[in-house]
Amino acid sequence: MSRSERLLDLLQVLRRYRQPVSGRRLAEETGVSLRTLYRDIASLQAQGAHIEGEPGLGYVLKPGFMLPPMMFSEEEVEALVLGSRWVAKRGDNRLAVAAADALAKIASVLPPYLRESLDASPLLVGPRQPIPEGIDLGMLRKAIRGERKLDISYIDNDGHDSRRTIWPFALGFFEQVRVLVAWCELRQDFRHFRTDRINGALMSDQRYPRRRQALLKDWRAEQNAAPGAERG
Amino acid sequence: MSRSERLLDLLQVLRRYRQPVSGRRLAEETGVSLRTLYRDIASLQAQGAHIEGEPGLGYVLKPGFMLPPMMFSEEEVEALVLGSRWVAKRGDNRLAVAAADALAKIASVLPPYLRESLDASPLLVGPRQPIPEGIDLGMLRKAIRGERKLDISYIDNDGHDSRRTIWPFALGFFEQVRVLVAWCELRQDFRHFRTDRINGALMSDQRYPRRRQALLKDWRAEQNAAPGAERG
DNA sequence: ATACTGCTGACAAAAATTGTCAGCAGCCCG
DNA sequence: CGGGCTGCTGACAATTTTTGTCAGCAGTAT
Repeated sequence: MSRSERLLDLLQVLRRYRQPVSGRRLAEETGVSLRTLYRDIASLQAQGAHIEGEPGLGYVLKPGFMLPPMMFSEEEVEALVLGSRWVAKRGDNRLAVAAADALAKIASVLPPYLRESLDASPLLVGPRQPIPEGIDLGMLRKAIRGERKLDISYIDNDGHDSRRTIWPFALGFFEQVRVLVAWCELRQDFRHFRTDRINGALMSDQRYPRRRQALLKDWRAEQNAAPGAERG
Repeated sequence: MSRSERLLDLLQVLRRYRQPVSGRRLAEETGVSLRTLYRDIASLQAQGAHIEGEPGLGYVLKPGFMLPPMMFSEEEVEALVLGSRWVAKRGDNRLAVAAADALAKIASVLPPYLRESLDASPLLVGPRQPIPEGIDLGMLRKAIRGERKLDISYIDNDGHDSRRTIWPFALGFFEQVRVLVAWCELRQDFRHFRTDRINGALMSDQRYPRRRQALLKDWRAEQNAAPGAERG
């Protein structure tokens, strides 16, 4: 196995563990001596991987992802850039910043002629009215990732305020509004919550009992079976 | 210079040339023997680069782009995927396919936990009504890239058909309609053409006299100065 | 204090990369 | 047709890089 292959392999191994792993173990898994492993880690760090090592604990790959070298066609790059621009303009603050960052990273390595071609595909987003948000979407995404229960106060269509505990598992982007998709403990059913109507939210330490994936699957099945309107 | 650095360097050199380059020349530019260059080319090809070599001519890097290894944060990956999904649903056929392909490439190298997290951020595009297109957008993009004049027949707001020669330099994406931005020889001014109203188009071999970039800059300046409505 | 851990330097063995030389095949032009 | 380009592959020795072993220093947890 060549050196570069082994480095990618090491990344994969690091990703598998979510907790700190000792260098010794990593060395065994990649089939290499401990000394060489230290050198490999240094190589990856030099290439930009966010690997942290602490004495007495081990190595952790900070959340994120390193893309291996990949080939994209001209149109695929265009699609990526166009999409990122849309997110940069239409996403909530955090995601918009992330999209802009990703865009900058990609643009910095594009050859001039391709960069030109991208400047010629502007995303003309119509009205640039800021979309009001009742709540920080970053926090909602965090709750989704961690599969945490959420206590929210929500204003429904009729203007009534209600408090409920929900199991959030998806965040949707319609044209103008963003919708949090969750299981509602109050109604014992799936509900969609417009994020601009969520007044406040508190993330619980408690993990909800079902897997996010399973919830998503059920919700999708229900969507396809009986596409109904948004209910309170 | 390490081997991997040299390979990236070789890609850059190949990109600079738009015409076939001989291996000998590439070897000189990367400071390596001809034999090693052949080996380097083989390495790049093995990594997925679309490099073609023809006896008697030289090497050409097929249009497209190879991304070097890059680190993205979790939210940056989310932004990329969300954007690609939007393009996959809202773009015209060709671009939609390209977005789906790019998405598949990225997904194939994502670690499982990140892939899950992405499944939890579905893009819920509202009405999935197919947007009617009068003309193949791929062809329009090709004309833009090549800075070619375009003869089109266009139906304006009042339903009147007109033929004109335009210099297309940008393609815009509003919410529901796509707009070709071009210099109109008939009006001697910038005009926007809804793509669903373009009945037919013929790409000319003739290159238009101004640079696309310059047109874009002027158009933007005009946009900012006097944001007016679409005119025929 | 002990046993973990990360991290760095030195040096010889092992492995990969590289250059040189050689030869074969396809394309273009006179 | 031949000659001059080009891409491409094999073999082999020289060179460079990578690797393993040994050693030592520093930080953390128990």
